[in-house]
Amino acid sequence: MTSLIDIARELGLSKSTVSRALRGMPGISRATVEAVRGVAERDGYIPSLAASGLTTGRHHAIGVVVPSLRRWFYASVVSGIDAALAEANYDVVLFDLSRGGGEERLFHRSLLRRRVDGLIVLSTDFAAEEQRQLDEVGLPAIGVGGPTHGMPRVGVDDHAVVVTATRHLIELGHRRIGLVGGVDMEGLNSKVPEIRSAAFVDTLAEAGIELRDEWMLSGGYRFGQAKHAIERLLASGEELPTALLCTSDEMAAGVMFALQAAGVVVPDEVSVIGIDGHDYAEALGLTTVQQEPEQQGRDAAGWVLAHLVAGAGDWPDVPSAPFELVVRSTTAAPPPGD
Amino acid sequence: MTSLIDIARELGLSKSTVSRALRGMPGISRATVEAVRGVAERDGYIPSLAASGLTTGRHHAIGVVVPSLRRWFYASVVSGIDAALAEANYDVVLFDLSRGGGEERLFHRSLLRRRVDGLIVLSTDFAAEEQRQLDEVGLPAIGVGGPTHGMPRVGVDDHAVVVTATRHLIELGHRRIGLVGGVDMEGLNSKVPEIRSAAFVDTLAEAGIELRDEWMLSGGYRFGQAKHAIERLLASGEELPTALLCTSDEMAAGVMFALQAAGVVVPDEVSVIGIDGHDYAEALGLTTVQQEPEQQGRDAAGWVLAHLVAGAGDWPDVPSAPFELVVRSTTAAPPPGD
DNA sequence: GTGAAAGCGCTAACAG
DNA sequence: CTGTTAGCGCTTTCAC
Repeated sequence: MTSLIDIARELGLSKSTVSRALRGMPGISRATVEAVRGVAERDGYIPSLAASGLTTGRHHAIGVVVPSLRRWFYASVVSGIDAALAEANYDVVLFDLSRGGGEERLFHRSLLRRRVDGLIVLSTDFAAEEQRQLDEVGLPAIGVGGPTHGMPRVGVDDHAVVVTATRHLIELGHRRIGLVGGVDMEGLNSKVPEIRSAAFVDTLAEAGIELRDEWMLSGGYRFGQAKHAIERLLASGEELPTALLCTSDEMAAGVMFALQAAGVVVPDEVSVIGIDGHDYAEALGLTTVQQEPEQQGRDAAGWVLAHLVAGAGDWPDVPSAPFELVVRSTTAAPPPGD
Repeated sequence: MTSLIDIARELGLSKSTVSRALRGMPGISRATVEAVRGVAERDGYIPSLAASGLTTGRHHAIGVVVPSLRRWFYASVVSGIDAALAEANYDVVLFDLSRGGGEERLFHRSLLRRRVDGLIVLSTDFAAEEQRQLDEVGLPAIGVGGPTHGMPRVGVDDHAVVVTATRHLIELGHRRIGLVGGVDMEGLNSKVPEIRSAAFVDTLAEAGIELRDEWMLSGGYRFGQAKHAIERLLASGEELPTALLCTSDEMAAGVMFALQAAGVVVPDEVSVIGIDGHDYAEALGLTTVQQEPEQQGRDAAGWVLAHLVAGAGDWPDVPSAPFELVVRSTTAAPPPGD
């Protein structure tokens, strides 16, 4: 394991010179720089992050807290984070909350042990005590996705997203609109499901459209649960709505599957709109309100990095997260007479 | 930022005593242990991983290399890894290869910088040069999923898995069997797709069943591509097979969607079987050969951890990864006359 | 341009 | 049971 001192000795230099040469600092002659680099290369020198971290306090890693990696949205965000950090030679240290133990555990792990220089938190609200500890260590922290109490956040305005989706249906002429929403059990403390549901209710009310209890379906943010919810509705013999707003594309896929199986034609008999911009949406020709989780991850990573170079005082601007209605072939005007 | 020495001073002890007390080492009086713990707690003492890593050479982190987090399989494995490591107070440092740059980048990041004590590699074969570097640093490394050249591996026998699936169809009486396979563009250097396709071909040959070119479909391991493949087959006017083996459940879902949309009844007209045991399989009533990626992740993590405590010499046994045919409602005997 | 020295915070012999 | 002494490998003043 070659270290600085090995190189220094071999070249008859001092550690400091070698260190400077390797890091491209000014004030070292061209010749020595090349010599040092040469030997370092030849001997396969690899600097120790632990050692430099110990002296500089910078560990070149960012902690990423995620409710569940198995969710498309979170996986995409993490992917974006990793991509952005890789460019800056930073690593991501992952904390998956989806297993038992949850947050409690989190703080016994290295989150607070000066392993990471910053924190990105996906859709997770910490308890007050945890917040306090976090503040104490003074790590720059930012949230992505659902609102995170007490920190800046990159994420779409979920209310606006749902309003956009709902209005699209209303503008097409629908007045009998159902919701496939519910609570994401793996989403943990995220308030996104509530926000989305509430936005739907508000928008209908605003438009003077009646809300029907039997059309408020719970899909649990899962393909299978959404599918079942529709199957139950179908089996109940209740009247169908002419449009269904699904608060995630994955649920929309389940809904379409169930509808199709029952011979209900989309969009002729019922329109379906999703939210998120999942890969499936395109494959299914699903109308959706699309957001860019990967970009949000990149942006959050960029923010933390910027904060790190700017120093603790300067808070860079939090990037905004755009969304967009993408109209495809699952939404249309309601059947005549409705 | 309280450190060992602060506690030591406050209590009139030495750093070593405090260190031992905190780590519960033998040979420290009950009284001091309690005193030390008390102060540590009160002052919010947090040990520095960098410092202890520097002295012990143990960094309490495992690197995880993943082709793409956005794949259900990989995300599940990582989730399992994280869960197992969390219990041992280890962190996972993530390397997502899905973005440009790929492996090259990997080695410039901290993989080789003594940040991690071990490595778990998901379905990724490194180039020879990278292998060499890896060997050089001497990190215990294990693969999960697809075969990884030069390291032990946790993963199902993909050949056997496909044989099982194919035989299931044959035993039901099918002789006109198609494959939805193809290559996973995000799977990188993994050979799993080839192995699965080859196993299918072999098994049919063995059973003396004719292979039909027009039934060898490419689904790219994606829902959408598999769906399109079926749509094309349907549009081509070719005869349909009586059974389709899909080399992933996600593709099977796409296949079922397309079949259903065209009014082809599963399993009455055509049987569909998947592979993997994705959540969707259950929701769709899909017959599949199920494996447990999360458990595989846990097992791989356990192996690395065991290796770490056992010391470099001892190679713990590599756990085997079971799989199981789960028969649900998408497979049945072929229609009479076939 | 380059070197010497101090120190980051901890652990690990070795003494007592 | 506890203290002393060395480092681990690097960065960073401060000198020269």
